[in-house]
Amino acid sequence: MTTRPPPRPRPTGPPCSTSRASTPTGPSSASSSSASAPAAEPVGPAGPGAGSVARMAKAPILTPQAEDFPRWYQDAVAKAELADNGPVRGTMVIRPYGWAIWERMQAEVDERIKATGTQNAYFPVLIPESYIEREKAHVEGFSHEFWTVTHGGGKELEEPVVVRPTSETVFGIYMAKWVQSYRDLPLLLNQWANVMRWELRPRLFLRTSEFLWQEGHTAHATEADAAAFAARVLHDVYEDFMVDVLAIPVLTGRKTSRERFPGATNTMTLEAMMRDGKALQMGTSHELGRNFAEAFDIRYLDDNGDQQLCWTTSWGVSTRMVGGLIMTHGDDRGLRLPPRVAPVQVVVLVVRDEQGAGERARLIVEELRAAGVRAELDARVDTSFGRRAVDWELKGVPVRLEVGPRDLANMSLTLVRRDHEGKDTIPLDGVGSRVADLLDDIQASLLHEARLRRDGGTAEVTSLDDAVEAARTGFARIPWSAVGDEGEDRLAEHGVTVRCLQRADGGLPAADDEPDLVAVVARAY
RNA sequence: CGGGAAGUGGCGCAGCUUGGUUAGCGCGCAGCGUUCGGGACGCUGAGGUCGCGGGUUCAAAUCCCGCCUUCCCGACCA
Repeated sequence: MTTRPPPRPRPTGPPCSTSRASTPTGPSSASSSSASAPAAEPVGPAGPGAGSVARMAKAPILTPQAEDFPRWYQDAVAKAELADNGPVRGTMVIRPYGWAIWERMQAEVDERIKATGTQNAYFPVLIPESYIEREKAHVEGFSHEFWTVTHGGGKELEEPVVVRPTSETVFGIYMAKWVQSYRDLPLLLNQWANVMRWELRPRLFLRTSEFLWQEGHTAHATEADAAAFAARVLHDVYEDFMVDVLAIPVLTGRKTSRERFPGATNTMTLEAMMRDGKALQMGTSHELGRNFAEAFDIRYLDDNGDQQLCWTTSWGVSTRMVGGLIMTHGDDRGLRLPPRVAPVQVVVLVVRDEQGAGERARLIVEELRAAGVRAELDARVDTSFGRRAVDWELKGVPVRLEVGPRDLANMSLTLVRRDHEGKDTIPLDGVGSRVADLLDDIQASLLHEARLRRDGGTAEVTSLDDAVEAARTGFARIPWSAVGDEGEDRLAEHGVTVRCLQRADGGLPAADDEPDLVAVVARAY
């Protein structure tokens, strides 16, 4: 984490990348491997057991996090087969395993959204430019990120259309049409969609030009109702999902005015700490005041027969969460997925198909599935054991059960959990319930570990200098009164931003100018 | 968008400075055999419009121009 290990000669790829002047084969690689073997990252005095010694002798599968975190991230995404870059800059191909994770996320988030009474709908990807221009702050904030379509059917369009960067404007138009009376409120809508924003520096999942998300749009009769709903989504949908399912501890708070969504009167955020100490905004929920209601004439007749403007909100979480999941839990051996999002919770690996191990493994998979566990069989016995073990570790599958002749002779199984070192031997009987309990345990322990790391990486400070210093490796909490607008400028000079404002107890402020607020500052993705 | 680096079989690279018959290597992949409880080994084999488009030349992976893409650093963002 403290980045800046002495620049090692060439810790990775000794097998081939070392050669430059000499022959690229035998001799040089032999000498270089003997030279770099002792230098191989001291994976930790903690790394016990015989297995890790054997592992260290080989080139690491992924670039170690401590050596180059961004590189590690890319390696992890590639080796776990989550995604590839698309052919157009900033676009992303999500591979089946990555998509399976996203599907799990969608299912969990969607369920929580519906629990608020919100209904799903779908709005078009193309938006007339004139719509977007109706809300002044909104255009100003977004115009530099537009992808604009100027031609259709080979002819220039009379009015260019924008590929949606977000859909407040189209929702606004139709909300105005659908809302007539206070009896129509609140109007609670959501859509799952793709959006496009011009990006200067794309990174898979974290920042791509096209990304997938859910965007909720609601209209309310009163400001209080809108504010309450936006906060409800923040906590009951997003925070609950992130903590409970993703095992990612998040800080919730209010954005400063400069970090606010274009067109919003209040932006609330969920911020998580990645393993390199940087912050990632995992989701947002906005109060839009009457800004969009005015721009799109979203009005209703109240119970006195008077015309009133609505109060609207919008909120979203995106595929970026996949990146957050990787960077929160992943280690040098790959992903570590919390069981509740893991597409595969348990892999049952046939070591060798002898003594009926293959058949036994099939039965275990069936038993697990019957117990409600997402279990997968790995019977590729023509691939070496180590190879397969490494594959599943890269993919972050929480539990691996190994079934081989040796286990069957003892009527037992070998169990390996991904969240920490070591193997256990468990009896063959009662695998289903035992594993189900274990998954809960792993879920809890990943959350616990992430919490400890976040709390340990957060410093309480009182000066901007100390905040900048602390932000080199983690978060800093500093009285908002010690920062202010000029303070934000100073922090920005060091690549540090105010991630959110909180009350001293971590609660959500009702306004920016509440006394005694605390600013959480950090470097961010 | 500014600064830096780089695009050569799926991946990682060499070759380019001093253009010249069949463009190499490691990993991966396929077949066979030996193996098998932590990325196995041997043999055989498949796979390349050298990012794209122009130009120079008898001849271009190699030289020149333009574009695209990726990575790192900054400013913008979920």
